[in-house]
Amino acid sequence: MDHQSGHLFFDPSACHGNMLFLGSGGDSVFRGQRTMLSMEDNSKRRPFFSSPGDFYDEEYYDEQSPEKKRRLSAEQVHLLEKSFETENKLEPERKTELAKKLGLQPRQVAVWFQNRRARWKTKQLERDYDVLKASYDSLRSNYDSVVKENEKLKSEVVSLTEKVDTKETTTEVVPISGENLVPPAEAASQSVNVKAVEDRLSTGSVGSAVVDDDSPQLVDSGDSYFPTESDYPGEAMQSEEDDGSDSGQGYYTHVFAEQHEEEGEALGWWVWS
DNA sequence: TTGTGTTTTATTGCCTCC
DNA sequence: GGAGGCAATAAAACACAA
Repeated sequence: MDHQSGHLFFDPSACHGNMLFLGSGGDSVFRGQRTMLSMEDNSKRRPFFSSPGDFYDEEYYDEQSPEKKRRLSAEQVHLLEKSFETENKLEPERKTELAKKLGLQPRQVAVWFQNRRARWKTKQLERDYDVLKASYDSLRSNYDSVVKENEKLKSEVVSLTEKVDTKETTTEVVPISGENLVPPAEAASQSVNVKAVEDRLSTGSVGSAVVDDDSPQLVDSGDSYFPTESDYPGEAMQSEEDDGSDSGQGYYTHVFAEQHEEEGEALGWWVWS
């Protein structure tokens, strides 16, 4: 008889106090014990009762220190796992049935399920954390890109503004008052020149005197650095209140998707399992 | 062999539901 | 109020490096 399967789930010596192992001879605990003898052979592990008779084996009994926990056998765990996969909650009938089948106390089965649910929850939290972290990392990287782009655009604005200023200062502006008042006809002519520059600036027309052909074109004169809806026809500009239940295709995603596509990256937006 | 960290089994106390 | 669930915790069993 193989006593080396290493898992004993019942310790008769522990039947005292408020411990719930067994109060009596341990009827159901021993049921099915013989079917659990084909566990892995692990000589490092200690023997367990192979039959109810062993329970009364004083020689063995004396070796056991009181209140020792016993691990469930691999077969018991396997069955419990299978049962857990089916349903992670335990109705009373199922608990009794499983307990009988495994030769355990119903309480032990209940405790096992309790602990198993706790382990599952922990794992689930870990998974959720990983998903959230991936999502955060992606957002963070996108945010950094936007900040960079923002800085770049700002410096462009500064450089263009400087160009405009240079143009304006080279244009002779007529003083409104002073000794050197110009004749009305001449003043009108100068005023037209200035206005023409302003007009070109405001319309952003091609061939502007300010914007060189080979310079980056500032297309939009609005306040925002971001395009309007017309820039991406047919795409909704998403607000922050969106619940994320759609594909999340706002401007940011559009831009970032393009950006990441160029970099050969796959965007993992809100990939919930 | 031993020290240490992890896993598993079990208890306790509190909470919710019927 | 009893049953069952969960969180926190204890403690035994186990794994593993030094």
